[in-house]
Amino acid sequence: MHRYRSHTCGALRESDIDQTARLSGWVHRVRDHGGVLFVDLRDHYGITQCVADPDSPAFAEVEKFRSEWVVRIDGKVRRRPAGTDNPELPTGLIEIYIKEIEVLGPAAELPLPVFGEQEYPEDIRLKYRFLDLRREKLHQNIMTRGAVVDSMRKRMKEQGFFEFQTPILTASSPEGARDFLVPSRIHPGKFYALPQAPQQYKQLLMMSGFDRYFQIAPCFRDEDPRADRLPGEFYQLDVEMSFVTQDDVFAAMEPVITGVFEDFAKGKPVTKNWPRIPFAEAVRKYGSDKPDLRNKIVMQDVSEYFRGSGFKVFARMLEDPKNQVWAIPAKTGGSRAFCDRMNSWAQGEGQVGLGYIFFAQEKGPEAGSVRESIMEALRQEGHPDVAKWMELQDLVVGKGPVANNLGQGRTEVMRHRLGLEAGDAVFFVAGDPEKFWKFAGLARTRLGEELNQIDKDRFELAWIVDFPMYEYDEENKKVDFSHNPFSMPQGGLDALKSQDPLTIKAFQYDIACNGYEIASGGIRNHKPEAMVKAFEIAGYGEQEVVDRFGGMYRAFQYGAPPHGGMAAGLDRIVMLLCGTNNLREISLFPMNQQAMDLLMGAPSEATPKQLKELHIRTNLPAKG
RNA sequence: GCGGGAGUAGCUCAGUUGGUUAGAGCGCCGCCCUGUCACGGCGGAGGCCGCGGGUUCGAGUCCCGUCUCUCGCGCCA
Repeated sequence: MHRYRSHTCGALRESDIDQTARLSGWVHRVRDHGGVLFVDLRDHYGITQCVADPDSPAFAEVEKFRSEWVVRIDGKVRRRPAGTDNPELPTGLIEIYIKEIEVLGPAAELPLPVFGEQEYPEDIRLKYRFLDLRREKLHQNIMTRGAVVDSMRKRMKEQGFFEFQTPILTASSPEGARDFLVPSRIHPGKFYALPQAPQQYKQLLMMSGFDRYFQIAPCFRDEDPRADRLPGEFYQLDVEMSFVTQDDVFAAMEPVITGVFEDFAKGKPVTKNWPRIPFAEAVRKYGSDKPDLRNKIVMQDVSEYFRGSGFKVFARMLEDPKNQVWAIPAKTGGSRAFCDRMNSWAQGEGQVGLGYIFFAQEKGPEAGSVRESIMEALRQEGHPDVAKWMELQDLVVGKGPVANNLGQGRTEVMRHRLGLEAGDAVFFVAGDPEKFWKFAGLARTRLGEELNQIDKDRFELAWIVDFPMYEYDEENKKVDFSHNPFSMPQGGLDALKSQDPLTIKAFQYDIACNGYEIASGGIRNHKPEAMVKAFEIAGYGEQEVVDRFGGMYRAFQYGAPPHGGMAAGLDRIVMLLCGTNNLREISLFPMNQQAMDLLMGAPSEATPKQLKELHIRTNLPAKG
């Protein structure tokens, strides 16, 4: 017999009855009935019920068992008595009659019970992460994470990609996020940086002739976290390929990502033919560059109905040609109470408010007063349905201050265009779209949630394409890269030379899934003169490019293949597949929001000897 | 750096207009219980009400400050 176990806690079945078995595991739960005593023994593989009664030689010792002790149990496998099967457990038809036990590792009183589904404070969970990880949900999520990585590797290799390892200690890259720095002992005053991503290395691999690269790559960024952004470090499925166009990258990656999602979607539908939505369209329809396409609400520009209208606030705004009014249709949102609640929400978000119209049915005679104005507006529009509408006894009437000032005619034409009916509402966001689209997107999401317009049981994937190459940096009053500075501008060098930089699009794309950006990539700019020009527009001279990206710049001089790729956020994908919205639920040992590892005690102070070797003296901020 | 929320027993939470001895469930300890699987019953221990000031005859409760956790903004090419 093996020192610790003959079977795991999930292995025994009816066919093992009458055999002697030895199990080791954690005491999950004890049910002491005085004369008979049940111990649920748990390990990674499952749970097995073990029983002792006063005839068992180990009875007295088993009575001392407490939660989470690690014990070895010897005994005979037997059929459970009729009527006491547990169909919830794979081992639920059998139990072990305990003959002998050994305590392998007793446990102190638990700060965080393993049994049960209760929620616990984040800091305790992180400090006692090893207990938290024993709990079923988290344990399962971590296993799913590993399986997702396996699925990615398998699918990438099937597509002819090869996995490479790139350095962790590298050079600081000047653009983008804040780097983690590692002081050099050998070179006083100099620092390595941890890679924010293997971006330059993977491009160098293409210039080294390797053709199809991938890596499950650790990435490090010293930025403040969010629920969907881990502090410090995270993982990407990093991909790069040579001699490809954007379509080739899409064709290679779509089946990989769709396949991975399908493997773990538990039957939920996954988008098969991904839509390709230009950035500008995503902004206009969804108010987001990572739209949640499960949300059926699509926004529309309704400026024409407000221009020169009696609703003076918007009409005056529209005198400036850059301003617009967007409508967010809200099916079933047609009550004053709901609209007022949305309006307060908007004010809570720092907006002046959220204009709205809600639609109600008016009976024939009462509707008479507004009928004529509606008919007149419909005639002017040349609306084909006008004759039919005129026969209607009842009318759908817009309610609320916006409708009152806009007039029922304009309101009715707009309602028809938006496909809304009595009981629905429409909300308005007005101003410069550049400034309001993010808020409009928030409102769309909020409305979708409040009105149950989001089908939670599916994964909606899409490419977001044609990102702008540059954007205007208000803070520094200059043109800057909006995404990856290494992306190829659409139109190449010619576009850089001739076009207004802010109108140039890049071969730069994201993958959006259910409102999250899960991947980002681009076709790279492999031509040194175009790279120099691209940086020049953003205000960096050639010498600066050479200084900052020396290795890449050099490589471009010696035969650079056209290439491109992408990087998918492993953590976020696993998060979506595990049905959670917090990355700490799918990471083994995450840091808290202050970027501290409460289990290991990182970061910690260095000893004076360590600092001396690194030629470093700390200069701490004064307290208070 | 800035805002929102939270902080009461080991854990999850309740705690009335400011009022006497701060409660419940789970967990822990003890006793009882031979078929439970969220076992059950009886009893018990366990509280700097985050911390520090203030108002008040009296503060878990009101005010100010501060710390911690969390969500968001900034940030994240």
